[in-house]
Amino acid sequence: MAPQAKMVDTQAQATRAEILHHAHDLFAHYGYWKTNIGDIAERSGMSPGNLYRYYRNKQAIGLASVAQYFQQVEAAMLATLADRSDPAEARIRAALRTCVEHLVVEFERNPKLVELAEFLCGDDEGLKILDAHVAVKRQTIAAEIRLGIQDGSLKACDPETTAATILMALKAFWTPMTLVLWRDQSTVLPDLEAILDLMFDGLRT
Amino acid sequence: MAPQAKMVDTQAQATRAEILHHAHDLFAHYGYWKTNIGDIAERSGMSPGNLYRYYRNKQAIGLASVAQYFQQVEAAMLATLADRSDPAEARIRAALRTCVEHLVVEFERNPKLVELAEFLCGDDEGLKILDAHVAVKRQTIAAEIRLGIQDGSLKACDPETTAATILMALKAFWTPMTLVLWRDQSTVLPDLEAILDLMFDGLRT
DNA sequence: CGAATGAATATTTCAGAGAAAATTCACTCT
DNA sequence: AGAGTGAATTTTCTCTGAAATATTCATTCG
Repeated sequence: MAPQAKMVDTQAQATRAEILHHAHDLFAHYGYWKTNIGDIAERSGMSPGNLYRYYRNKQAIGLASVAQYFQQVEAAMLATLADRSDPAEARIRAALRTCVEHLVVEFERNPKLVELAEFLCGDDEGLKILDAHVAVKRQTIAAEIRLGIQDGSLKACDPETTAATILMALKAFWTPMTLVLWRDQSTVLPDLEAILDLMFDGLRT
Repeated sequence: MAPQAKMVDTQAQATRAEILHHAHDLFAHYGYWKTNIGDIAERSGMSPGNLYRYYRNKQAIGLASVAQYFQQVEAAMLATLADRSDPAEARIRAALRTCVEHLVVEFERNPKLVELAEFLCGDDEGLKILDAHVAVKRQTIAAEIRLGIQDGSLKACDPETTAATILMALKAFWTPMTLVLWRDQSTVLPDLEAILDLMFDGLRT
């Protein structure tokens, strides 16, 4: 019974993933609003009604699409941090650079994804997912700061608070609305570096 | 002829100011979109048509209203900086605090002004005005950094670039769209201080 | 002649009907 | 029973003409 239930679950998981994959393609191509359930169903080789056995509604698909992206970014951050040979500062900077790079590349590749970001910010549940993602980033950075403090390369401070402050100063880099307004995409990464320089160096003599 | 022309100008200026004053009241009260030319004209004691002798169109009135607010903020910054008895760091921090305080207070007092901000960001000319305002802030802060470098309290750096970087890190504090999303208005100022602490102190030992 | 008006014109918004999409559900098939 | 369907139902968009608003302009007024 257990293995059978597991198999069924696995099959359902696969179908969910399949749907999500096609949905993401469509969102990236046509934008969230122009993509309709019928299209997603067709691409996934099923009827619209059947989609609802796998996702509560269209909104849920949109949120799952974003959540999947966030997971990828989180994974990329962790991968960046895996190499402990660099000092804490370099690792933290690399991790933040990875996040921003991901976002910039993604938006450059398919500008229609901005719609997905707008949808996310205009949705209560979406904001919760966003908060959760930021929380993960904060904890990840905090852990690195803790290591830096331990090895003496970073000042004593509350790692969680400091991580939150760093992320706040970089808010403009992951708020899609402001990111879109960035004059010239090519200056995004240098600008990020400038802020990081300032935060690590300090202004005072 | 010259004095007469001057008097005419002065009269026109006064009328313009009068219109702007009423328009700003209405924008704050009813929001930019709900306020109509007829209302502004009535309050200003003239016909709608006559308004166009003083402002090109409604957009121009909206922009003038924002420009006036920016001027006030710039003046408040300069006033804050006038007292040279404090060290450079304290003066810079006070000036930035002044800007953010102004914005927060203004938005708390009349939330409808958010519409004016949205209008500003959705308008080409509006973005230019915004850019100009940021440029003034940058120059103002840069001048103070220069003083700090001279008196030895701040590190040697390019003042203009550094000022630009500081403003970029604080972007979330003057982008109305993000400011509105701030969970709890009461944390805005402490959050600002945290970022400033980080930028002045530095993270590294 | 400059200030001002209000009717004339152009543009924008808005309600409501029809169309399209989202969601549900009774049902089939395996 | 669980996967799936497609027609039925509900909700959301879209389009269109009417109403409201913005803007212009011929004309009046002092």
